[in-house]
Amino acid sequence: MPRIVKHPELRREELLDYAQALFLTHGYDKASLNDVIAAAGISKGAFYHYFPSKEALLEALAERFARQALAGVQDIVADPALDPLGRLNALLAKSRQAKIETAAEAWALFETLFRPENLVLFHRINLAASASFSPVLVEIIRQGVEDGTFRTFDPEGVADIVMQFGTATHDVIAKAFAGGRDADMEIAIEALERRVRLYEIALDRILGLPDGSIRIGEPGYVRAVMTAHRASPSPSGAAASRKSR
Amino acid sequence: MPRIVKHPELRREELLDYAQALFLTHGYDKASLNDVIAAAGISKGAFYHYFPSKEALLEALAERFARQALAGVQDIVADPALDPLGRLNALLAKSRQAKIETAAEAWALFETLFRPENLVLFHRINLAASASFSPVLVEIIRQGVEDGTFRTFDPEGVADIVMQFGTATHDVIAKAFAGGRDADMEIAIEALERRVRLYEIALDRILGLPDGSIRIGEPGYVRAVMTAHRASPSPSGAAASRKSR
DNA sequence: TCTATTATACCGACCGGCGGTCTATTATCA
DNA sequence: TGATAATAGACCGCCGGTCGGTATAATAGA
Repeated sequence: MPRIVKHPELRREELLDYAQALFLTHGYDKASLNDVIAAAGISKGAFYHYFPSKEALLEALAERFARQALAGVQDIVADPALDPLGRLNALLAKSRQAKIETAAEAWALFETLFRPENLVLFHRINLAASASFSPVLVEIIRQGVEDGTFRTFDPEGVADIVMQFGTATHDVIAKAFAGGRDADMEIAIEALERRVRLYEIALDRILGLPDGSIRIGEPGYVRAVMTAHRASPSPSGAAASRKSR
Repeated sequence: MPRIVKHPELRREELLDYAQALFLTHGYDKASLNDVIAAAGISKGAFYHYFPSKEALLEALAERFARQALAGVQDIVADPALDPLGRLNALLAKSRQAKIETAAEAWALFETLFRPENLVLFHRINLAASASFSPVLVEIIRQGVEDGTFRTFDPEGVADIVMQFGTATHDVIAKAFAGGRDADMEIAIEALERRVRLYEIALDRILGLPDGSIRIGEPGYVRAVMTAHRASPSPSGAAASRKSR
């Protein structure tokens, strides 16, 4: 095989890209290292030059995800014009907006991310994301408590709950699609909208705010996300399905 | 090797027992099937006579866990003397009590159950347990809503939150010990007690109850659980640590 | 009650493929 | 030109899983 030398950073990113694609389509366990290096067109030796193990590759991937996600909300975090409630709502809105905008693309991601074989991958990403976001949320809540907007004795705990709600929402969405034949779609949408409203009120009350202060989903948000999926061109199901193990 | 025939049900339970021990000590991934069958003293063929795959073994184990857990609260569920709030609190109390009683033993379990290599195992157990408990919780909450004790428009959602809080508490406990040197213990205990109080109030408010209605941890509960661990005889750390892979 | 037969529990050699190691070779650049 | 980073790929031990076969238990026929 001809030897191809690339800039190390490029090669590393490339490896992460191929790994991401394969992990998402086949799952972390089922996608073998050989698959990854075959896709990337490199040798075993080259791979182990960049990562000490398959596990480390997963870790790096999770970190990249988290880094990108955090970068996406940096403007909100830094915006001096926002008060704590505004900042919190802006953060929630941003993640909501991000979901809608990338809906078609994101569905492929979400749908695969919640398949059981992707548990490990998802958990790592979530862990890394939590580690990034938690301090941000804690700080916002703490400021809110200081200036009297929020009332709670445990900002860290509330931050945890916010993130729990976030992943729980994903979970509900995933379940909706997992079992979801077209007919169930309406039911799923309604269940999800109810759930989002519940989380809003729950957060309002946990933070000692009047009901309606926290906005997670604007009207129609859920439907927008859920139907964006169906609207996408749909690559006519007949995707290759090798791999049995 | 001599051929030993046992009653199938006994053999199956035995297999689950050995698998449980090995999965917990080494993790689902790291504990190999060969380890399990060696511990159980049977052949590959015998194993595959009982379970179609290693995965199925995990599934069966999770189901057994969930079944046992559900059986433990059956009396509360069936008690006609309890009103919805009482039943919910009794359920929470039961799980609390169970934790204290089995504290020494449970620590070994919890501590291992939250090690990262046990993610998969834990998630399966949690999934199975949720599937069992969710309907029970939903029914209690629905009754509470009917008789006016609780006020919420989404009993399923609230049930989910209750269970989320449950696993989140475990998570916090696990983290406390994971990083916890003896000195940090006090801090961990306080953090956990604060968290438990937060969850209580959160549930009160989500359910439209006066603060203080829901009781997750009675005073000293957290400390009791956390210190029971240290009090236990502690098998002098030098446990064998084969396995490197 | 003593077989013949069948169903079930069990055995263990074997397989492809896995993650990971190692030595050798080639490109890069001070 | 020599050192070092980057790449190649044969190789290793072990993994989960398969398969043809054997011993035991259960059942039926005489």
